[in-house]
Amino acid sequence: MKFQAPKGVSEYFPPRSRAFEWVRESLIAPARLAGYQLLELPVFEDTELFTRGVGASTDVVSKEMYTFQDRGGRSITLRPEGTVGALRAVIEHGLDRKSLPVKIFYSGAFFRAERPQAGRYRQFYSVGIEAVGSDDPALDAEVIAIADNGFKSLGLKQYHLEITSLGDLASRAAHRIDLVKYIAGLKLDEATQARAEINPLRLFDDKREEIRAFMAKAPLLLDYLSQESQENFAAVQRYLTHMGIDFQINPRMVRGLDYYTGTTFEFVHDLLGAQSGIGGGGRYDGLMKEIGGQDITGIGFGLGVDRALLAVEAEGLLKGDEFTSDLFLIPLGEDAKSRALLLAAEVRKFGHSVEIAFGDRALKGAMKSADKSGAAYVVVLGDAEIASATVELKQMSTGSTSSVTLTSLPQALSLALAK
RNA sequence: GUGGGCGUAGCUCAGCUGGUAGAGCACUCGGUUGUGGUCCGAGAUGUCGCGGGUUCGAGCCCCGUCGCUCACCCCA
Repeated sequence: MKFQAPKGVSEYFPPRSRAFEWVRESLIAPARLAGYQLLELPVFEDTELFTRGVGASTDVVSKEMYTFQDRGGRSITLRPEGTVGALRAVIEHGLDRKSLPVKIFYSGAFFRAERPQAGRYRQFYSVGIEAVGSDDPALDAEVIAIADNGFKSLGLKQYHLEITSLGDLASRAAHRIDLVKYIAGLKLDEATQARAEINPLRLFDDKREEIRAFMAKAPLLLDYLSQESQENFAAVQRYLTHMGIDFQINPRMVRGLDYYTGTTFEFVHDLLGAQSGIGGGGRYDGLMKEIGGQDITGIGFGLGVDRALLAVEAEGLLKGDEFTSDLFLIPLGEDAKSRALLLAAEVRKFGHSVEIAFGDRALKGAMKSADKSGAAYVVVLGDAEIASATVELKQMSTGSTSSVTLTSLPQALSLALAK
């Protein structure tokens, strides 16, 4: 029996796992610098949390959730997104009873039972932030800036930011009436018809030419925004411009989660395939209340770590980021091997990475491993070295060596590496 | 859930109109005694995704099945 990973999961192993780590940390760093703090969350929650929070009519909830019964007969679901679980924790632990806004970030795996494809996985990784308890449009702008900083810090260039406003409840209700009226004039197949009934905005996202052409003249939600929503959206744009963040307004942008209101945004990469969204988010006015909390608003985003890595690779930003050790120790003989274990520990105390040649291989073979490991320096430890308490510190790139006493090896390595 | 493409050594792939498998890279060992990268030599490695069928004979043909992949849908 040959085991395989479950269908559609993303896995990272050396050497690419190193790039994955780097991408994830880079996306989180700007949030830390802006005062967001870690919220470590469970990957599964009460199923009802998602059906209520994300919305039962969404595709995510209606057909993409990993749901199962636990041993107590409770219905459990692997989290398909991060916001709802984060807010649940905020409410449950009373984080919103302190000074507002609550600012938290999270990172981890999410699950959706979709058909996998390039950039779309059944288990994927996201980092996200949520700021709860303030409706200041400057906060909207800062949240967007944090996401943008993350992408920029990776060196990404070929992406763009799309924003829109979904307005408040009254704005959306007024628009929906006219949009439904307009759509009634189009003959739709059954599936599309059903989709339109659940959320007519979805048609804006249809990729079929005839539907796109038809929707090009459909009434836009942006034209129905209330005075307050308009002013709010204008302010967000002003702040973004002020910070030098490029964006384009996409009045046809559609998000798949029901809870979004007001400012909504998406980062789209130009070199990825069909799954080009590398991050997105928005404001959610009614969500806290919907899942049992105070009636306060919040805003957040989720950034796709898997997709950001694909984007980084597509832009060719990963050259020469291989893992290498500082020192490779080659013991010759049993006595040397025991000493090498201690010596390695000594050198590691100085913060240097040290590998040991295992397996009693011939020196030549061990040197080859040292070479392949990419180690900067090599030390051979044999009877002669032990007797004299002196080793040759060899720099692999040049082949040059220098004599170093065993006791001063850590310091000598520090000096050599600092050059 | 729907459609297209593909499944041969660890990786990338070749295998002509059917005659039971190969290359490159990687890997291991060696090229005189304890110093790598080049070069040379030797070696190990595959139920040719799986199951049926046609055939004297199938990696090559047919059917089924599983898997991977890309796209639709949807989204990170």
